[in-house]
Amino acid sequence: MDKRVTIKDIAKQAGVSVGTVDRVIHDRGRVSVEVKAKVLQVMQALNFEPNLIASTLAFNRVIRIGVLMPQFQSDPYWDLPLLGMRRAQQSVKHYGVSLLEQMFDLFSPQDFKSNALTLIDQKPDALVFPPIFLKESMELLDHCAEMELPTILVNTDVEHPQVMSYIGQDSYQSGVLAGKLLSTVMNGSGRVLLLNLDKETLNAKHLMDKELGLRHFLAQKNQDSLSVLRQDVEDFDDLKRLETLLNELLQQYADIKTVFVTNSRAYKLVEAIQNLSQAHLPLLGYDLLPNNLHFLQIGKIDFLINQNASYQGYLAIKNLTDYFIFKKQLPRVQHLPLDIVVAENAVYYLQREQGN
Amino acid sequence: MDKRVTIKDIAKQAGVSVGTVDRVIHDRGRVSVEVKAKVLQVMQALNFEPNLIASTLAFNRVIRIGVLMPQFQSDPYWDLPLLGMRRAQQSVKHYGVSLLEQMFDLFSPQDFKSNALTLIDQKPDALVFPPIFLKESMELLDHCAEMELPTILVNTDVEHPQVMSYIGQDSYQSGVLAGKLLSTVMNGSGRVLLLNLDKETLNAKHLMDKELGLRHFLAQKNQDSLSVLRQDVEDFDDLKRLETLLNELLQQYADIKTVFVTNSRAYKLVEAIQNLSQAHLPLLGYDLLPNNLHFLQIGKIDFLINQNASYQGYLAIKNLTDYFIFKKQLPRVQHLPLDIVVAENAVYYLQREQGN
DNA sequence: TTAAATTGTGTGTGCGCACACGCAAGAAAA
DNA sequence: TTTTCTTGCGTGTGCGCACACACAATTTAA
Repeated sequence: MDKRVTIKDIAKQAGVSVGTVDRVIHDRGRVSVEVKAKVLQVMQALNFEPNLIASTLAFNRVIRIGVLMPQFQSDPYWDLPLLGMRRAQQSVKHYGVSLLEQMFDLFSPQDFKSNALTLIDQKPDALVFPPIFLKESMELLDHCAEMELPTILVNTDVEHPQVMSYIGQDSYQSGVLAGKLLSTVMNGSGRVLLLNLDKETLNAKHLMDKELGLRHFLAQKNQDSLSVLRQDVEDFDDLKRLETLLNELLQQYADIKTVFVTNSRAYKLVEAIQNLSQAHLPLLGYDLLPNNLHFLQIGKIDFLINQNASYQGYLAIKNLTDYFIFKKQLPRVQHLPLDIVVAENAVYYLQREQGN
Repeated sequence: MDKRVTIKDIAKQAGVSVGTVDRVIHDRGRVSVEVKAKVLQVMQALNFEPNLIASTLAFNRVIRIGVLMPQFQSDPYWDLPLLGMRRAQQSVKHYGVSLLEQMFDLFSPQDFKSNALTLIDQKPDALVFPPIFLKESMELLDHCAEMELPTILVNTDVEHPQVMSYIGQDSYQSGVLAGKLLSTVMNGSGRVLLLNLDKETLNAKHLMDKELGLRHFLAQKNQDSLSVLRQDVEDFDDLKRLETLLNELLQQYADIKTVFVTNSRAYKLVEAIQNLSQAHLPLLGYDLLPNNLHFLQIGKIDFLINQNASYQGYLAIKNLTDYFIFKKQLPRVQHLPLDIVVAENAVYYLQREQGN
């Protein structure tokens, strides 16, 4: 009954040829104003919706998305977004979407920079990357602006006119949420030990934002009796030192009641204090890494906030497909849910991370 | 570089015509065994993947999905899956997917039955419905089996050979999760008041499962000091009665510390006890209805478990598209995440419910 | 032995759209 | 005035595949 309207129908109804209709649709000019108006009016009247299937088939264009990510399998967290992107690519490859993957050393701004250039040289149609190094990322974005390269950021947002869309969590709010969860197990008073297990913590805006969120929540909840102690640890791979450090802190500050690890490395802390004969210290961390999940299941970690790392990557590719194929406008910011993961609901999120 | 392989390439490489290749792909017969083997071998060698875009365009088939749902805008919860389905239909309509919507009275098995027949008579290609009425649903599934109508269930699962896929939550585990969340605010002892605000509670397997999950969790956590009091309320729209009932229960059982409303109607309880001068009673409910969200924000509800109602509908349609268009096999059970929603992370889930 | 059915293969058309090209008529340049 | 551009339109081809049809070479039935 409701047979779909085609450009042929439009053409017949408007008394012109399909070529003319086509020119109107794509605004290619070479159409008199009267005819153009007529065609547009008919399109309105018949409620024309182009057949995107036919359109992409005829368009027959390949879209190459440049992907600049930390070296695969060098850090368990950073594998997730890349895997998400690959999954997304699989599901939209028949639209002609392909990925140009370029990897850099997670701890080397120089390497980031040089790989960025290599990627740009291949002239992709769009770019996706996490702005891990602020200065180098801004330079890259400037470069993209010159080349009019649409860019999507994942994991961390940065203010730059060239950024078409940011996909990731709201770091500040995730700190707030951490405060909420930790305060439920603190019974009104005590100290939160906030651990930044990262290098260049000072440059990492999202870590700062989490701290801010935490502090604001606790302050608003209970001005005096809830406090935060922050400790940055760059050398997080040295478990011995981590253990010693924690021991010292716990002795020095007897009122430490909970620990907040601000990134995906909560499992490192658990590993470090395995044989610490301390009563259980409630622990909140991030992300569904295998190690984190293991410690969640056996009760060594109490909460994980899921940053949906793999879904971030998935969405980035999906969104670019929407943008190029379906001409959809993308929102400047897409905040993903802050999933509260406990032992009792972890399995479903894990499935989603892997399946989508 | 990696130009896609087409049936033309296969044909040339195998020394046959495209028609023959086509016959091999679709197993339409009329091909000698030798030629068939040759073609298959070439397809393997060239790693042929059919262009689904071209395929669906040429196939030019419409897929009509029958949707049997409770009357739109009669219950805030049941609008969600339908809205999800409509959103999904929008995003796959260019594959020729359309919905045949048929609505029934949420509280009338007869109406369910008659509308089911009306829908079946229109000969849809597939069917989606929530088996709210067990007996009538089984009959409907028998009917579907005769007509070889693939069927997807949402919201509640039912054992029947004709069910291709169930999309929804794991009710038992959601009860377990409720137990976990409530026990964190109970300090080791006390009673959970479990409220079934529904008609025909006895028939509703998912409500039973939630209770079971809750009881098992509490028993395993603390044999003696945590208990459950269950109360079924069919007349949940009478706020006065609800208030009286709750008053009585609280007087009778002084150790009631938390309340667990097993479906989306937690807001009714809050409305009923608005002016009850009782200290705050921690409350856990389900689903992101506007009223629930409001009470969550102002602290009258402590936790909501999101059953992803709208996403259930969305997935149902998406999955059927995958099944018909992309020939994907569907898993028998797709459990959606049990999202823990608190005031601090509600906004993201709400966005997703509306966006998707 | 001849007619009819079956098997194996190739050719052609269309799905709806994008885009290149052709061609007329008028406008601008020579 | 003749020559070149420009504007305004129509026609044709192809994207990759699905499917109907044509037709020869068999095989089976009459």
